[in-house]
Amino acid sequence: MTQLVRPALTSRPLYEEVAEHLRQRIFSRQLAPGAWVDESIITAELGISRTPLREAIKVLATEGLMTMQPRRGAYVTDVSEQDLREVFELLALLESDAASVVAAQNNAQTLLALDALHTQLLTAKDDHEAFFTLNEQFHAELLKAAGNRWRQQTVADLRKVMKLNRHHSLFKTGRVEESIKEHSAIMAALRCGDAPKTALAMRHHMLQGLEAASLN
Amino acid sequence: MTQLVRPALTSRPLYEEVAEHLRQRIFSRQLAPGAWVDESIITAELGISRTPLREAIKVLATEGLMTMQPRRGAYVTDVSEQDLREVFELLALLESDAASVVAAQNNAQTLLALDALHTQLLTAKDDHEAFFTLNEQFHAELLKAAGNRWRQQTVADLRKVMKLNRHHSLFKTGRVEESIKEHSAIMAALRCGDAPKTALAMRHHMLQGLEAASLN
DNA sequence: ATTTTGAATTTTGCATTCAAAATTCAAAAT
DNA sequence: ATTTTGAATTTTGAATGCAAAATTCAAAAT
Repeated sequence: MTQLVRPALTSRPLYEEVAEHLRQRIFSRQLAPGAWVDESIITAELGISRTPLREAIKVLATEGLMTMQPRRGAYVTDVSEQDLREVFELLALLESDAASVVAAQNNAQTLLALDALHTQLLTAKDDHEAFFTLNEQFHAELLKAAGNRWRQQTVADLRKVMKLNRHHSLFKTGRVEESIKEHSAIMAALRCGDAPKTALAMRHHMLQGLEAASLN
Repeated sequence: MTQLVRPALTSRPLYEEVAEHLRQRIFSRQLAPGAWVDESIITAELGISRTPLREAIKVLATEGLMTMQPRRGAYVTDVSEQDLREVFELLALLESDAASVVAAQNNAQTLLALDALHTQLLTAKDDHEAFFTLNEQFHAELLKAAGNRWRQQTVADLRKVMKLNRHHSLFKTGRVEESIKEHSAIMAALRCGDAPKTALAMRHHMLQGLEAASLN
């Protein structure tokens, strides 16, 4: 059905494309948490053999998106309430630290880029899809500016796990407005170059996200 | 040569055993950073086919221990000075936070377990091998007590990367004594149940480790 | 002497094949 | 009617096969 179209100049390995495809299917809930990953169906749909699919599954399992059961195949990870709390708590720690680093840098370029995204965020508040993407971009930009590639990777992985949760924060009514206010507070603290204040604002933002996600 | 011996009741998947075997070879420097991973040699030595080896390589690459170059195979990750700084900085953040959580818990059982390891550490100071293992156990125990499985996994992965560095802290002369003093400070702060003090002691310990590892 | 070329070899990426384990399902026993 | 058994089917884990890309290396050209 979906049938991967590969460019003639084979850009990147097939297993990576399959991994990306599976991530999409997981986040779009076409592959729901707890679902068994049927290798024969997926290979048939994509028109590939099991080898690259199995390699992709190993990658996703190491990322935490899938869980493997020996001799019983792979399942989309079902994130428990406990897991969700732990992931948010960790993200709060990592991202608030990143935010404080960026505040301390007080780099005009960085602030400009973040401000641009923040402004777009304000205008996109009625388009949930766009808001969601811009929000991700804002956090990614800030992480990038903080400049520790291992933190970037870790946060990226944890955010993927966070996205597995069905009660995703930003789907809640009223949450978008709250989220915007929190982002504004982060921007304000950043502009002051006040590292502790920025860290606190980011921590507050993340923990509010958890609350919105868990108290359904 | 090494030829994996598999129990009749095949406990766990072959690719996992191969991944573990490769980690050992990496940490023992039999596979040095930057080294190309020769699939035919390894499969011959282990008496297996390329399929499980390639799956194991994907796992290690996702963990950061190997780096894949399309159409050119896998290489043992060569950790730069910059990477090492970043990994230590991140570990300092994660482990000091974990330490403060444990201090706040003020759990008698946990303190007892940590104290036991600490005492062993004091007696093992001349046996580098034993000291190294006990040190790992101490940090692992503390992380476990802090109780966030995502943090545990993240720290475990980062510590693997840290171990890739050839100038490993604990190999330095005098570092063992310093390390013991720092551990004592951590234990003292833990016993007081003083979370900020414990966090600071742990942060200091980790950053000293970085210094020992990077300056020559 | 150094650089260039291209055929032989090696290595990678992916498909296919195969044995063993797990699951299903219908018939037999309680 | 429910449980047990076991043969047929499906699924997993791993080996093997094969085409395309990369590398090597020696001969030819500068």
